[in-house]
Amino acid sequence: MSADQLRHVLDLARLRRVPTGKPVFEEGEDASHFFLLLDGHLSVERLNTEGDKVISLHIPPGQLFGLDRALGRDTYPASAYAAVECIVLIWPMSLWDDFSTQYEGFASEAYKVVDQRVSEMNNRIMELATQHVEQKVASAVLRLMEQHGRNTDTGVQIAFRVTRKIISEMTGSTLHTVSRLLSRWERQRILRSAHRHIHVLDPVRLENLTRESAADQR
Amino acid sequence: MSADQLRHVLDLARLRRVPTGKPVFEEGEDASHFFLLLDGHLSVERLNTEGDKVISLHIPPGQLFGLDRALGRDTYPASAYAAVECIVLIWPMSLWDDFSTQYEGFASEAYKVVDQRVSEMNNRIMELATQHVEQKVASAVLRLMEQHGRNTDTGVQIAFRVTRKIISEMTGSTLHTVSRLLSRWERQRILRSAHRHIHVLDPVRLENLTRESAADQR
DNA sequence: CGTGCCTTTGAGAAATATCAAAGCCTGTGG
DNA sequence: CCACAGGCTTTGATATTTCTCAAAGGCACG
Repeated sequence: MSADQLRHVLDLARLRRVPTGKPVFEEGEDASHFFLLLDGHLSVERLNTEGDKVISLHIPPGQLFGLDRALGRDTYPASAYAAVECIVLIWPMSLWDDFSTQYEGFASEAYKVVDQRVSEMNNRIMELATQHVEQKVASAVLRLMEQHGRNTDTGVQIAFRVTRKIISEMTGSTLHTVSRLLSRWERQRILRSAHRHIHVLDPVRLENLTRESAADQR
Repeated sequence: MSADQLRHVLDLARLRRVPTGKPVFEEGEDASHFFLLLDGHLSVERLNTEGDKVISLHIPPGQLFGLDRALGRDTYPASAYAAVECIVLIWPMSLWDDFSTQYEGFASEAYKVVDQRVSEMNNRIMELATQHVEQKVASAVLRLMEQHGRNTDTGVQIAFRVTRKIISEMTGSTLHTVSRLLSRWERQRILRSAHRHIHVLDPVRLENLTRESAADQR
């Protein structure tokens, strides 16, 4: 896209600040806009019929989201909450067709984002179906680290607050089990966790926990 | 689409018979074609790094599939096997763009299929994350019934052979547990299962099992 | 008409949830 | 600036679910 084209697209966007914990949109709402996350991190969540919250995925800055109309949906299938204070660009859905036809590559870029999300969902299904809780928790922490990590001199820190409860909602387990696992990993110097922040010290060992079925406990 | 257009599209397709158990395409292969399932039922499967098979979904007749290039993928992300003898229409991917531009609504129909699949994956993630094994198995049988059922005078029969192992691969459990559950449900006249076929007698009670956490056993 | 899956069922083991209680942060409001 | 309330965390004890191991019988297909 040329600089001119880009300016044109940006001129049509509205900018919005979303405070931590507030929704950008909620499940079931009319899918009237699509978005770009300029800064911050989003948590995408759904409620099942029992009312249990399940975290579908997290979105890192720089990504388009709320593209559901591109798949022919009228409403958002999940809610998006700000995991930290966020800055989002907002376009009305009516501009979607204009952008798609005017800018070569716009639609295909958007569909690539969709593909990424679909792939990630597929991976989660595999994990949820085949892994034990310990492995799922390790996978979840690793995914947060990869997608939302900031490098520090001692390891990688996840860029937003992550409670035991959040991890249990990502893995379909309980905060108690997660707490026990994290405590153990902290004792083993695989990670550090304080002030609701998680700091991965040894990604390789965490990666191993993703595979091993049962081994050196303690 | 007009009759003429339809004829044109069909003229460009190749017809193929796929015997039970054989693949239409396999995970990782070049996504060179897209397909329409004219008759039969497909099982879409993936292998995780450990080599465990996981059944992602089943495809009923009448649906487009192998649309991964529409999301910008070069390879198929999963394998599709014939659950019974299948008849498929095959088009080379190169025709995708022609069809999309020539036939208003072709692309949007295809994306609706993608959306359906994404929704189904989302539901499975919710189920896998929050439900107990009994509930997951009930959900799996119910989904097979809804998507692949044939009405009979006593209930609904699933249109292809379903072993305990297959259900365990759909739910991430073991064939032993599935066997115990199906035996119980058979005793309770919720379903019948013989010759590797499952016949649901009482969908309502099965639906209830989807929600209840623990109750009248035996 | 046998061989190889598929199924059933029991017994015991293991993983994880549930229940319970106490201490700790953190952010709030006085 | 301090005290407090509510959510977060840790940890133990116990309960429950589900898996694993084992063995036997059945059925289907070649």
